[in-house]
Amino acid sequence: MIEETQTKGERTRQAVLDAAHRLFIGQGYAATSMRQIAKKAGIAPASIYNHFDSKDKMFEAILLERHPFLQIMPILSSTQGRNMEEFVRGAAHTLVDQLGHYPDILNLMLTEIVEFQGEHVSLLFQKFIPRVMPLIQRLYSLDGNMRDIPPFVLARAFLGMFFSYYITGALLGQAMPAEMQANALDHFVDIFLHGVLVKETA
Amino acid sequence: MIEETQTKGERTRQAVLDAAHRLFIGQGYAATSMRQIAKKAGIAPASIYNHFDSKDKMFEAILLERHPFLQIMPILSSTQGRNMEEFVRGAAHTLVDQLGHYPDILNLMLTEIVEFQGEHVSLLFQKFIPRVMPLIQRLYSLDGNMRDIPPFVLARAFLGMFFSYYITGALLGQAMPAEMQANALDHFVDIFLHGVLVKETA
DNA sequence: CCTACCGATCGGTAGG
DNA sequence: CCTACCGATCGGTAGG
Repeated sequence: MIEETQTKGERTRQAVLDAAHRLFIGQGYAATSMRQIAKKAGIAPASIYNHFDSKDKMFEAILLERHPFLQIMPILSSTQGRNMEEFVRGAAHTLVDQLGHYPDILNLMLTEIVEFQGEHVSLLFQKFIPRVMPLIQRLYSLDGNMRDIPPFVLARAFLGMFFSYYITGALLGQAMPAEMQANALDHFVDIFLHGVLVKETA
Repeated sequence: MIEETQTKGERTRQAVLDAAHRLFIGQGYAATSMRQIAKKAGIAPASIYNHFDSKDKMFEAILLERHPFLQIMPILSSTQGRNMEEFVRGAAHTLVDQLGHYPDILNLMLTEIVEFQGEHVSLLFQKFIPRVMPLIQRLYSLDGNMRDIPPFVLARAFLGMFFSYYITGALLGQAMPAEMQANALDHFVDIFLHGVLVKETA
């Protein structure tokens, strides 16, 4: 036992959050019942309501405390790299190594888009923007003979590269053996880098 | 009335498919009830089972007959363009103009990934691969001083550019007014083109 | 944090 | 293609 500062109530809350988080990722929001969550968390279904007002509020709490951005951003922050190429290559591989090749990581985000029509987006935006801004600034100020691309667009394209890698991977990964999977990330990174940097040698 | 070749049963089937399609896109699979679908289609709930064995089979039929790829691919096929740049710019704008700026188009695909864990992916792959192959070949054989990128990776990156545009748009679109939205597609296309082509002038 | 339970709604069937 | 209905399960509450 390392940390004992959590109250019992807080530990139970986290157990519920853990259970619900995994179930939402695995099968979506509507298909997950309070009874499934309770069983996985090891308590009675009614006890969940001591910690969350409703299923909806619980989902909102999970978004705010477990959104994939909260895993992605610390990794990006700790990525070394003296110039754009080093940073992007390092970030891409560290992200994929630590988050895994399967797109489950994005599922919570995708569920919010499809099952809630993105209704929490502005809430999340407000919460995350202060943490994202320094990263955008850092990305933009890296050396590398960058073409004339606005900082926000650059950040969006960088993020988009991961999303597209994961989602096309989900679409193809189960249907293809390896010919397209192998080194796909490296190719995506190459295309992004060539797309963003001014070519040094013709 | 243009076409009268459809039987009444077929027309009802299509009405059910239309209703379910729109509901699944708008709120996902599990959150959509057979009663909602029946009401929107104008028939009794039980009557749906004259056309589909189960809710699951109905979703499968919608995937096979209404998957976003079936809208995307004809647009790509009819896009003119003598070289890579013309083709990609034309394809990007025609797609977005005809499909709209909002990512609803991808929702059926995203629902399948999240709520069905991509279990229909290989089925869809089998059905679509014969139509996709010519497009990959065409894309790859376009003029444009292309860098050394395998055809499959090129096609995947091209597709990924749209996905990332739509999904990052869904994430940002509701929270931002215009500063990042304006010309975002053009920037994405530029990055892709620079990323894929050999630079002509330093 | 539990047992017991609520009304509502679910996917699907019987039978015509 | 409908009416009528099935058992099961849903999110949530009462009361302790």
